[in-house]
Order: sequence, then structure tokens, then C-alpha cells
Amino acid sequence: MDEARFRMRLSEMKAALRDKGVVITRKRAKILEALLASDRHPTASEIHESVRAFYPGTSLATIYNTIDILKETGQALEIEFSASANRYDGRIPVSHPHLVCLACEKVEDMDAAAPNAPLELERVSQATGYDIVRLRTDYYGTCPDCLREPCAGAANAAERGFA
Amino acid sequence: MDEARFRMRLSEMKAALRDKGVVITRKRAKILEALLASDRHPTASEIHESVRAFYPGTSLATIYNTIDILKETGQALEIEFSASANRYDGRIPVSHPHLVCLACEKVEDMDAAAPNAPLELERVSQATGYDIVRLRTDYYGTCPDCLREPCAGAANAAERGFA
DNA sequence: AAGCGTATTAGAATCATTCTAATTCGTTAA
DNA sequence: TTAACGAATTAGAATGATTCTAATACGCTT
Repeated sequence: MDEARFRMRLSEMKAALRDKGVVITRKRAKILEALLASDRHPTASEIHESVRAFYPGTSLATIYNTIDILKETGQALEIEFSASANRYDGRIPVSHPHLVCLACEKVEDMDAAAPNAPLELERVSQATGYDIVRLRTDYYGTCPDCLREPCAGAANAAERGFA
Repeated sequence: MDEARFRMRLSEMKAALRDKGVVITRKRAKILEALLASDRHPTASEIHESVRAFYPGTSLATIYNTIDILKETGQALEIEFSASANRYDGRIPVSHPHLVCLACEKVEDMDAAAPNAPLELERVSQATGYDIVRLRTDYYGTCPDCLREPCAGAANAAERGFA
């Protein structure tokens, strides 16, 4: 994500929050930046770490609070995991496929052409009678790095019966 | 799921466990049956309730223990949720799409033709360099029942910012 | 500078899941 | 039938992410 795109997306997010009457405090601004800064789809506590580098007294509750607002305004996507911390995607806030490494637990955006989400939601709504609002498409496996040289994470995953 | 298919699938599961050297105790047999009996994709504690109707002293740990073995042997699919209990699918133990109602939280199999999972895994492995072993495709929205007459669950979901 | 509403905080509470260590069960082989 | 061994089961404690709570601090507006 280049600088221009980063700043554009950041203003978009701020605007969406302001529209909801949410105050963009300095801490909240840092949270948005931390969310956009890495392509690693950070967890709440990773964001917490980033923000604490600037504002040491920041509480985890503030991170979750801001994330909630981002979810409600459709500005961030929550990628749920029951066995580990949820991850968040603020870069592309519409449904799109991810690659999840069971060894090192990283989550990547899938480069391959994504299905056209809005159209797909409409199609499935028609077919099922549901009012479908989002979709989740994730591929689970072992990433090229972990295939090459199994890391600590890989060992863990093996223990859990994967790998 | 008709009776014949039920019994067939049940033997399949038992055979797979025995192959692993796992003893099929009466409690374990009931767990498998509870998993297959409903199309509701039960949670661990729903299975627990079912089994306790027959064997009152059964511990939740036993349910989780058996579920773990089923996952390891590829005989059950875990559908993860971070905000509520995970659900399990023992009927169709290969990756296939689900419909998740955000109001009443039920999880249904999607009837529409599923993408050919093994082929899709292979395709994505080729494209990404990952060794992809499973995929998750889930559609989130409101089911026809909840669209018609919003239930308690629907109210909850609305509070959470959905619906 | 006062007043008001939102943001923030530390820590407690929650809840699904996993772990632990002790007990019981099932099976096999004397 | 019984002894013995490994696997299954148990209750309850531990874990860990997330949410809640009630008190405090902050940032506007006037």
C-alpha cells in the first residue's frame, strides 16, 4: 500500500467516523494508522502495542471500543478465529478472500481475482431467501515460508493435528 | 437425512475412529449420534445436553475430547465463531458453504451447488504457493424466518449493530 | 472558567475451550 | 475369573480473548 493510498484510506475512515458523530482523538487516529500500516491484519493486541509506542497509557478497552465503531460503520472487517485472537482488515473493508497459514497464523489477502462480492451476495440472497450482508471466503493451509523452513508456529500447528 | 444415510455415515465415522485405535464407548457412540441427528450443526454444549439425556454424568471434557478426535480424523468440520460457541458438522465432513443467520445464529448447509472443494483447493494451492488443506465459505445475513418475524435473537443482533 | 457529554481507564466479569490430576472402565492374557 | 495395563472419563481449575463497569479525564462550547 503506497503512501497516497494510505492517506486516502485514512481520510475515508476518519470521515466515516465523523459522520457518525465520533470524535477523532489522537489515540483513535493512531489506532486507524496502526490498522492500515501493516498488511498483516493485526489483532487487537498488536494494535494496542503499536499505539502504546506513542501513548503508553492506552488501555486495551480503547482499542476494542474503536474497533467496534469501525465495524459498525463498515470501515473494518473482522476475521474471526475461535482458537486465537481475531484479526482486522481496514485496508479493504468489503468481503474478500484470505489465505490463512495454520503454521504461523498469518492472514494474507488473496491476490487472485476476488469474486464480485456485492453481486455474489445478491445472487445468494435470491437463491436462499436470506438477506445476505457479507460473506467469508478463507483458504487454510501452510504458507510457502513455513513449507520451506518449519517455524515454531509450524510445530505448534502439527501438535494441534494440522500440518 | 434419511435413516439409511444416517446409519451409513455413523458406521463410516466409527470405522474411521477404530482405524485410529480409538475405542467406541457407549458415550462416544451417543456423541456421534447427537452430531448426526440434527441438521442444526450443534455446539459442544448442545451435544453435551443430548448425551446427558442418556448418560447424565457425562462431562463436557468428554465431548470436546471426542470432537478433537473427529476433527483429527477428518470426520467432522469445525465451524468457528469467536463471539459464540463453535458449531460442528459431521454429516458432510468436507469443506462446503454455509448460511449463517446473524439473528438466530443458526447455521445451515447451502443447498446451491457447492464448488468442487478438492479441485478448488488444488487450484488455489497452485496459484499461491500455499499447501491449502481446507476452505471456508460462509454467507452471513438474516434467515427467512427471522426476516418474517424478528425473534429475540434478531433483537440481540440488532443491538450488536447487525440486521 | 464552568458545564456537559464523550473518551478513556483499570480491573473485574464472562464464557468457550483446554488442561490437570485423579479415578474408572474395557480389554487382554494369565 | 481376575490381574493388570492403557485408554476414557471426570470435576474443577486454568486460560485467554473479549466485554463490562463504574469512576475519572478530556475536549468542546459558551
